[in-house]
Formats: sequence, structure tokens, C-alpha cells
Amino acid sequence: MAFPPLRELSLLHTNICKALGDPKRIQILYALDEQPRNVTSLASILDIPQPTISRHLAILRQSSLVMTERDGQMVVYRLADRRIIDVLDTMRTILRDSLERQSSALIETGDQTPSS
Amino acid sequence: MAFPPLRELSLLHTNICKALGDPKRIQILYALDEQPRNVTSLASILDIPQPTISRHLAILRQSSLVMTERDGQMVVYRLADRRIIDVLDTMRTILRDSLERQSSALIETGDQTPSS
DNA sequence: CCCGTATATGCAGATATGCGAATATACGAA
DNA sequence: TTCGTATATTCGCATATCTGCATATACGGG
Repeated sequence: MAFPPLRELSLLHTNICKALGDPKRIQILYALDEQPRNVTSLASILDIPQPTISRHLAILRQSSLVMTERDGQMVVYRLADRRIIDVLDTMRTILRDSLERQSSALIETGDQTPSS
Repeated sequence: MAFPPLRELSLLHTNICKALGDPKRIQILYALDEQPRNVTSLASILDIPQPTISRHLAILRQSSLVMTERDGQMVVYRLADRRIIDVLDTMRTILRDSLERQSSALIETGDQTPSS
């Protein structure tokens, strides 16, 4: 122990990481990055039942990744910190690069396929 | 659909995000960021049984977050892409900021009573 | 070849997670 | 208050995940 700030910190991380553990929640985050939306809007846009959306939003709220604001009878959700999108984008880059590396390793050619 | 690159991409993300879903795997990543290590070393340093370490490493390997290299009878693991640490650090920052915001919101006067 | 170290894996059980369906709660309008 | 819309929550179940234990496999040394 004592390398980096582990232990308790990594447990806390899980609060965020676990929230990213479901693809639907990632979809929700990207949808909210576009613009704040209410539950019904998210449900219809993502084609996911409202109770399911609500449950995922509850998890994202517990992780403080989203914030809410009442507007009449609807509850508008928005990202609490847009940096979470940077995080997701970086992970996508890591994933893409790793896939490229794998495929080019299979082909054995020393070139890198240009991404369109 | 049609906002950001969702659907299939978010499923792929899960490959990475799921790998971060366990605190022990996060510990492992930070330990490997310090320096490449073999299984036994990780097990002793993190005080986690060897089979458990081995299984977590298998998951991290499937996600291409770590790479292996044989050195005699031991298998040395190292990070495949150090940017995963940047991702984790950013998440820690997000988490820390959010906690700060919450605590100060409790103390300061300019708060809005949410519900109840 | 046999043995000891290092690593991976099979199995079974406990725990957690996600979901559908139904329902409860909050809010605005009349 | 009563109704209708919007959102949250409960229940039960199917599935996934993690772990300990034992064991299998890989490798080097003698």
C-alpha cells in the first residue's frame, strides 16, 4: 500500500465508476450533454421505459453526476459536471486505439489504418 | 439516437467501464501505474488473494487495459495505456469537487431546500 | 523426470444488479 | 378536491459478479 491514493479513494471512485457501468446510463449522460431533458423526454429519445430511466437517473444523481431542477410538473435533469463527458470520450479513444492496435497486430502490416 | 455516437459505442464503452467497476481493479491499475508487477507482487502489496488478483487481471486484460510479458516463471503485468490513469484521476477530481460542493451547500446560507 | 514456484481456472454459494409490471407520490389545472 | 400528467418507488425474478477453495497448468532448477 501507500503508492497512490488508494483504498478509501478507490472505494469512492466506485461511486462514479459503478455509475458508468451500465450502457444505458452512458447513453443518458450523452443525451444530457446535448441539452438538459426531463425523464419522459429521455425515455422517448432513448426508447427506454420511464421507470428504467428513472432508476438510472437516481443512480446518476446519487453519484452526483447529474442535477435536477423542477419545472412545473416535470423534473429537468442536466449534467452536474461536463468533465464526465471528457472522461467518457477519453475512454472511447483508449478503446479505439486498443482495437486498432489489435487489428493491425493481426494483419501484421506495420501500417495504421487511418480513421475516417 | 443521433445525438452523440451512442448505442454500439456505449456498449463498447462498457468493456472499459465495467472493468473499472470494481475497486480492486482500480487499485491494481494504480499499482501497475507505479511500475509493472507480477501477480504475486500485486497480491502481496494489495493484500488480496492470488486467485482473486489473477481473475481481476484477466478482466483487465480482456479490456486491453493491461498487457502481459513473461519473465521466466512469472508474468509481468503493465498498463497498456497510461491514459486510463488520467481518466481515473479526472473522475477523482469530479468526485472531490462534487463532495466539496455538497458540503459547502450544507453550510452556506444560500441554499435551496430541495423537497420535503 | 520430478519438484517447487508462479499463475490460471473450475466450482459453488453469496451478493448485487437490472428489469418488467404495478403502484405510489408530486404537481398543476379546473 | 378531483383529474391527468410526470416522476419515483416497490416487488419479484432473472442474471451477472465476486470470492474462497481446491486444483490445474506453465516454467525453471536440479
